[in-house]
Amino acid sequence: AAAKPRFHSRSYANVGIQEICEGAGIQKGSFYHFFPSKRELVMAVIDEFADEWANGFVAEAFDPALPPMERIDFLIDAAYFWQKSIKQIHGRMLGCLFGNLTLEVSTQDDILRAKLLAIFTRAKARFNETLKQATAAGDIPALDTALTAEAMLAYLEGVILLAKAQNDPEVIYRLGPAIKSIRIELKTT
Amino acid sequence: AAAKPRFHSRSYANVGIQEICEGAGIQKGSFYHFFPSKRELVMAVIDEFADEWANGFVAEAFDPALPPMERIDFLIDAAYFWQKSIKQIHGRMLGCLFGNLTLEVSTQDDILRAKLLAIFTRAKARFNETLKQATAAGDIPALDTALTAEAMLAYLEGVILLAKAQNDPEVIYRLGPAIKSIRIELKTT
DNA sequence: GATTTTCTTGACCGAACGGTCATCTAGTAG
DNA sequence: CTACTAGATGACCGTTCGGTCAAGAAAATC
Repeated sequence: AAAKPRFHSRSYANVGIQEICEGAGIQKGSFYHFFPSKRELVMAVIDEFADEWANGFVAEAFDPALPPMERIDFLIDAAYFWQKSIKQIHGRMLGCLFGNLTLEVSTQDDILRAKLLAIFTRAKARFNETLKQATAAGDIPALDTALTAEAMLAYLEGVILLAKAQNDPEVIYRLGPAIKSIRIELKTT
Repeated sequence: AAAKPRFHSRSYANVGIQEICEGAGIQKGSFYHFFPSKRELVMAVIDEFADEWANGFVAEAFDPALPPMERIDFLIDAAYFWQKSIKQIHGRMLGCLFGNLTLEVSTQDDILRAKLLAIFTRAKARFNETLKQATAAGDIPALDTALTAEAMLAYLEGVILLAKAQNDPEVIYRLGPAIKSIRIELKTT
């Protein structure tokens, strides 16, 4: 719990075990009784974050009761309001923990990279499911749902990146809705 | 020159002055004769990188002789081949230095954040210029060129992020071309 | 040739890094 | 009451961090 906001608001390398232990009111020796390494800690943080997310507003956004494409609107909205509230509290836009960590560590640690990739793969699957239902219902013309899902995820991460560069969640508000314009056509063989 | 590939392939925090000096065959004292701080070094690296980029294949891609929308195809292609060649040499996809640094440092250093934001702003301007010409020529229906340009840049960064997560430049090849499907309509007031 | 400025050197600073370990405490099981 | 174990402690490991500095070497200026 002490590590989570620190990794989210700064970076993997910039947060030390010492500081986390101080934040938790714990001795370093105690920490290493439960976690074999810093890497295991950040993995646990990733898991916690992913669960929180999945059971939080992501679960709300991907509500099967909603029309498929509205779920995507809902998700963008949720991302926007979330980042906005973080900024109000923290003074800064922190962006996406998974995206942050991916760009920082994925050239240096394949195990962490695999962990983060798994998160993205799950997210992609949710987009894909939604797109499949949208095409099945005839809400949108047929397209390559798997690729479009991945493209939408990429766009979301990119929008959050640009918003972080400007320290301004309004970027998400402005650019986010265009996620629905992204289309990758079915490959005609 | 010694710092550039290191910051690109790892991260700001993970590369030390010591190591850079060793790579350059230089004493640390000499380094600090020319650079007042690590931050100034990375700023210089950012500038160098940006110049290289702007005068390299970005200049080629945004060739005014090409039809506007083809320039965007060209840029995606260039990004793909560049990352692919980096992977062949280095064994890893390194992604975009600016994106990497943005997510790592922009919550911790507003000066660096401003520097990186300026790079993105320039890139956005090139997209915008291209879109303006495309709409003027009637190649694509009218749209909000400024916002769409920003969205396209976001998408490009997002695609590179996902490609890095998979350590696979083919992601850029698969998802990249969809950049042209992104549209943000003009606000009807 | 002398002086001044630019650059280089290598030792050094305190602080922080990730991680270890012997020792002690507290709880639990028999 | 004893034995075992899970947990907590705080000192400690070697290494690296960004950055400093007095002294010397090399270039450029006069």
